[in-house]
Amino acid sequence: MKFLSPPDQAEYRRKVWDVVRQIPEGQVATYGQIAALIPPSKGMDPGDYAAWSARWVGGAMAACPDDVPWQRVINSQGKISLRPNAGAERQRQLLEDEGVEFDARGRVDLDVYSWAGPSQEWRQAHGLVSIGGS
DNA sequence: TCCTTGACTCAGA
DNA sequence: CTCTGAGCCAAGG
Repeated sequence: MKFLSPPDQAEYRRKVWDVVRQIPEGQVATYGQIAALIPPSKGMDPGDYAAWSARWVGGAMAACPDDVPWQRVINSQGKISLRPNAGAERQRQLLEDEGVEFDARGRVDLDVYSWAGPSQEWRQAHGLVSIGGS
C-alpha cells in the first residue's frame, strides 16, 4: 500500500530498510519513528510528508528483503499492525523470542522497548535527519 | 472502467 | 485509557 507515493519510492524504501536493520534485537520502533528519521524528498510539502510517511514505511515493510527485521516495527500504540491472518502471530512470536513482552491487550510497552534511534554518526553517513532536528 | 483495499497517526468523544 | 473517523493514492479484480 502506498497512498501518496513519494517521488523516489524505490530510494525511499531502501532507506527505510537501512534504518530498520539498525534496530537492535529486543527493541522496537514505530512506523512514525522510522519515517521521522528520513527527510522528505526535495520539494515535498512537509505537511504531506508528516501525514503520509508513516504509511510509506508500512508499504516498505510489506516488500522488505529477508534480512530486514520487520517484526521490530510496530504502530504508535505499541501494537502489531498486521492483520491476524497476515502474520501478526508470527511477528509477535519473533518479538517474544527476542525478549519483548506483550501485555494482556497484546501491546508492547514502548517506554521499555522503544528504540532510541541510530547514532548521530550513522545518521549523517546515511543522509538522515540529525539529532536536534532542523 | 468502477470499486475495493490497504504493515498509519492524530484529534475528539 | 479506549474507540471512531478523517486524510487520500494506486494497483488489481
